[in-house]
Formats: sequence, C-alpha cells, structure tokens
Amino acid sequence: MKQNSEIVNKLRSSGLRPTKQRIKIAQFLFKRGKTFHFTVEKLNKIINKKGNSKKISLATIYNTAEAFEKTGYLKKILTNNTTSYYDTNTSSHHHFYDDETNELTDINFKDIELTKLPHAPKGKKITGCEVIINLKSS
Amino acid sequence: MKQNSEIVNKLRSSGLRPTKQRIKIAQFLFKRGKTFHFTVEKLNKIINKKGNSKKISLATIYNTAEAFEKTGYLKKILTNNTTSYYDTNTSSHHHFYDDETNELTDINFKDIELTKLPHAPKGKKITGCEVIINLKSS
DNA sequence: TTTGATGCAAATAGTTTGCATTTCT
DNA sequence: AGAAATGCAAACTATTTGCATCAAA
Repeated sequence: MKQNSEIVNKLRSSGLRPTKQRIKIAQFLFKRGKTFHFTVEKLNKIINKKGNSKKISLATIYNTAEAFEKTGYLKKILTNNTTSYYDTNTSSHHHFYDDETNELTDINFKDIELTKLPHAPKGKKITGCEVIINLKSS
Repeated sequence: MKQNSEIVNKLRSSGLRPTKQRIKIAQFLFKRGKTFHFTVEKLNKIINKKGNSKKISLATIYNTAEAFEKTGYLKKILTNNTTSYYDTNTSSHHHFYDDETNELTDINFKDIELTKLPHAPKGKKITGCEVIINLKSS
C-alpha cells in the first residue's frame, strides 16, 4: 500500500495542495491495481460509506476528480450516457461498454489494432483517441 | 428534396405514425446530405427558429430523436460531454471531437484502419464500434 | 497572512415523466 | 372510438457555482 508521503509528493509535484480530502481520495484511487472505473456518484458512495468518520462533500469529489483529470491521474471515458465515467488507468487502452447494464470493461490493448490514424485538421492537434465497442447480451 | 410522401412512407414502414411534427423533423434531417451532427437543443433551435409558424415542443423533439434512433435513422455519438449528440449518418464511421468548441466532425473512413477487434465477452455480442479522436487547438 | 480548497446550498443544464389534450387510423 | 403522440410543466439527475469558512504555504 502506498505511503501517505508518496501520495503527498505526487500531489505536490503536480501543483495540487495535499489536502486531507485529496489525500484520502488519491489513496483510495491510486493504491490499487491500475483499473478502476467509476462515476462521481459511485466514488462518493464509496468514500463516504457509513463508518467513515468525516464526510467529504460531493462538490469536493467533483472538484477532485476534475483536478486529477487535468493533471493526468484520471482519464474520462466516453459513453452514450449523460454521466461521466473516469478511469484510473490513464494509459492508452479501450473499452467495452454494455448498453444494457452501463458497465465498462477494459479491452486488452493487444486485442485491438488501430493501424492508421487520420491527421488532425489544420490548427488542431490530437489529444486522445479512444475506441468503444458496444455490447448487448446475445 | 424528398417528397412528403416519401417521408411518410419511411415513417410508416418503421411503425412510426407520420405526425406533423415527425414529418417536419424528418424532412429537415433526412432531406439533406448524409452528415448532420446535432444536439437536441440545437435541433430545437433550428426547427423552432423564429418565423416558423407552429412550434414543436422540446419534449417532442427529444421523443422524436429517440424514436428515430430506435428505428435506426439516427445514431448517437459518444463524446466526453454530458450532452447527447446525434448523427444522421448511421453507417459506420468515426469522429473528431474538439474538446474546446464541442464540435464534431467526421473522419473519412479510409483515414482510419482498425485491423483487429476483440471478441465479445461470453454471453455478449458486439453491436457497435466507435473511434473518437479528441482535438484541441495547437 | 494570503492563497487556494472545502462544504454547503442554490443554480443550472440536459433529460424524462405525468397527464390532459389532440391527432392519427 | 381507440391507440398513440403531443405539449406543457414539473420532476429528476448530473454537474457547476457562489460564497463564507477553513487549511496549507
């Protein structure tokens, strides 16, 4: 498990003040294996599950997720949904999205081959590329 | 320009009653070239722009977009955004999404090559595949 | 001590729903 | 007439914002 100081350094190194709330959320998100998909509501429920002494406000969880996204610690995942999904795995990989259950799962990067990409339109640059494969029960 | 009767038949053929509102919206969407990207709000503004005699309610525009999506006349496009985008081009093709302007543009299908796809997890089948390339100004 | 973050509540954006009314068949 | 669609407003969900308070530098 990640040391507190490791997290503090991580936050500091990207210009984020290591507040209690950010540390708690970062510990939860980044001390685990690389793949965790969540919505803010889901993260909120987990972080503030009963028994946890001090609650973190929903707005702070929104802010923190956004801050972590801006600094590259989280990635937003595309869906058809009106809810935002985040992924702790920020390396290039793609997803299955089950339209019936709204569940996201990773696609192993070697199972997909994108051999040709367009170049960006004039004056633009490419900041990301994502493949979503939609599923339903067969 | 498409004849009214053509639209009426199209609607009828997919079990949608050809109401005035659906005809008007369908005419607007399908009488044009294949590629039109829109949000419901945008479609609402266009359809109900001033000078248009009878307004169509926003709820009906939502319902109609959903109905057209269900019957396959429209496709929902994935974005980072919490707003739903539709595309009149329902054939398989991919998009650029400009995160700064929220504008979608088509990617020419020959500019992208997806040479390997994963197989669906057990009990699921693949219903779609979409590539989104994010842009920002360079 | 000042700059930035938090927490709460209110505001907003996008979408859905309930129900009376209207339109299609 | 009967079934389905519309329109409006209210409800709802996800998210953002304003501002007073609080914590980190």
